[in-house]
Amino acid sequence: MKDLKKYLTEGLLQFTILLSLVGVRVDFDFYLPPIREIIQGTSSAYSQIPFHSLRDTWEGSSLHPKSPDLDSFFTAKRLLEQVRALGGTLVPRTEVSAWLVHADSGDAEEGTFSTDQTLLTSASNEESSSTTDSPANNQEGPSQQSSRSTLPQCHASPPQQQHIGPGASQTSSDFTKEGTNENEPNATQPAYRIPQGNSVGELWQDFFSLPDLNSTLEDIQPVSNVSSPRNSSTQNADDFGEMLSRDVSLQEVMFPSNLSSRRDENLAQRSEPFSQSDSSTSSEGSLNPANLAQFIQSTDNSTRNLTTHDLLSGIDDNVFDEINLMSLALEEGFDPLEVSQLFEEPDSDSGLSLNSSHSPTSASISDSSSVSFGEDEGAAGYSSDSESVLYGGLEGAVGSSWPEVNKFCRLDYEQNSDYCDNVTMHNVHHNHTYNQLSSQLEAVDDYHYSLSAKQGKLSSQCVSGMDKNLSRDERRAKSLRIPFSVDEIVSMPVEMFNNMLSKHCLTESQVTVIRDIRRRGKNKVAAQNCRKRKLDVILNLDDDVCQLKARKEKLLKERAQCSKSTSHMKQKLNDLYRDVFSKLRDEQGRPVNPSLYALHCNSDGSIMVVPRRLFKSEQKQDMQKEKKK
DNA sequence: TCCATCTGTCATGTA
DNA sequence: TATACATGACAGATG
Repeated sequence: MKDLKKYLTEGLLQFTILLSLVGVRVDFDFYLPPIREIIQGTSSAYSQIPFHSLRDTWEGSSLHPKSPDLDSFFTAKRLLEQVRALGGTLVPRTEVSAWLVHADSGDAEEGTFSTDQTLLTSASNEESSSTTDSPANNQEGPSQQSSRSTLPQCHASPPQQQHIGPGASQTSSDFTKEGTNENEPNATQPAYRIPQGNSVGELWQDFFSLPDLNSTLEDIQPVSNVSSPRNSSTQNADDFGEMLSRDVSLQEVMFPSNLSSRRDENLAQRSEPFSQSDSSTSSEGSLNPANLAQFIQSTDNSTRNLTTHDLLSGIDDNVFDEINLMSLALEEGFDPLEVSQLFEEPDSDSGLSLNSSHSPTSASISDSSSVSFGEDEGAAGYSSDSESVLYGGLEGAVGSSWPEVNKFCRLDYEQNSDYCDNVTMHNVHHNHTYNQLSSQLEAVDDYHYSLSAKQGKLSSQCVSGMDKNLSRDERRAKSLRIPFSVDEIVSMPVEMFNNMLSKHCLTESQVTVIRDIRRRGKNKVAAQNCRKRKLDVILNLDDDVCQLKARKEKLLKERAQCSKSTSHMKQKLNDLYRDVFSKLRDEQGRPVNPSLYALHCNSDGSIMVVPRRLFKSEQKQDMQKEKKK
């Protein structure tokens, strides 16, 4: 059974892509029921809707999604190839888009847009949840084989129109009736094959009462946010229901601004064929082979009612762009904002070009700034659309805006959270609240608003002084519309700086100016630091001089004190010497002449009176000995 | 007007 | 080799 669903989902997906590539529209609503059940797991095993009981009362319920009758379904599916042969087969593209929306929702949790994976995952979920399912599980063997044998034919065999049988409008009748139900907003809903015995409102109520539906809605929400600004989780059910019931196209999802108008167009486009089919169909609309063939026939007939112009009008060039974008999303991840920006500014080559045109939104806000401040585009001239994304549509103060820059800046900031804060602050500063509408200011996040207030001083300076207060580099940056502030350019790490230069399609002059700004800014800071260090050195040397002078004064005082003490000691020694000789007497009792004799202190402390003559000779010998040494 | 100082910038060297 | 940094020298601005 798993393989069967795998073939089913893969086949349908590939077939959808193929048909889209050739510009053929396919009404997948006719094939959505099993797919949706696979995606959302609303099989009888998953859903709490009394599916089994309804099978007996609902026409067409004979074909359970797990029924071996699916073999016939695949046989009929092969007939889908004929749609391609019909060429003009067209059903509202919104149906296909709605299916893609569901696929996205199922995969939103994984953050990828691999529709194949989504379908397969959902199929596996259903597989796991269908262990207690109907007896169809016991019969999956034959149908599985048949599906395997049938699907390759779907891809390989050419369309055979003769397989299309009459009475194809039966299921379309169901479709139309359900689509026109007042409890059901539009025609996407009928793909669920709501039994006639129950009102649509009750069924939807039961559907939303499913406990597992909550998780599904959680997964869907990111997608719904794209198409609707509402974010409240309490509205998940409403959003989901609206998503299912609303006529949502892929392009509408990508371009919410066009949603209402495009939806109206699609509704008007679809109402015509369905109303026609309604008059000629019965209430029986099950997925048995005959009815499926009738489906195709009905689809073919209904779409043939449209003129070629009508058909091709919906399959404009954007279809291929959408397909490319879808494939891009499947491969590299998907950012609706980026895609929308790519579409909003198809003529913006770099986003930084002097002659680059801007989106109407940006232009309008730029106009507002120009009205307020004349020619000045903003204080610093570095504002980019990064603010418009980060702050919910608030445009920068600068008159020019660069969505491309915005796109890349946002990625950069996401990659580097630390620097992001810094840059964000700069961006808030250069966002210049004076250039924002009051209503926009009210919508600003408190955090960013506080940061903006912190930059108020600089902003006010920019407001008052405008270009006169700008430095040369700032003026250069502004003149070349460089979407970065001088501070950002200078303080940005070299790695991020190089990434910035590489990610943006900057002109050579812009790169040159940016590098000059960075070099001069670095050197300016270096010069400031150098002078500061030099001044510190000078101040330190002054301190050293003062300290050395003080020490010199102190040493002079100490030397004077020592000299004074030495003189005092000499004086006392002379007095003592004279006193000693005055009391000395020779052998005859006569006073000793101090000029002929001298006092000599021995090493043992004894004192001897030695004739000066001998004393001098001993002193000479000692002097000679010391000299010899 | 001259002069001292500040500041930015360039050129060059170093790590 | 590229980059950051340090520093001398120069020029313009300023008080």
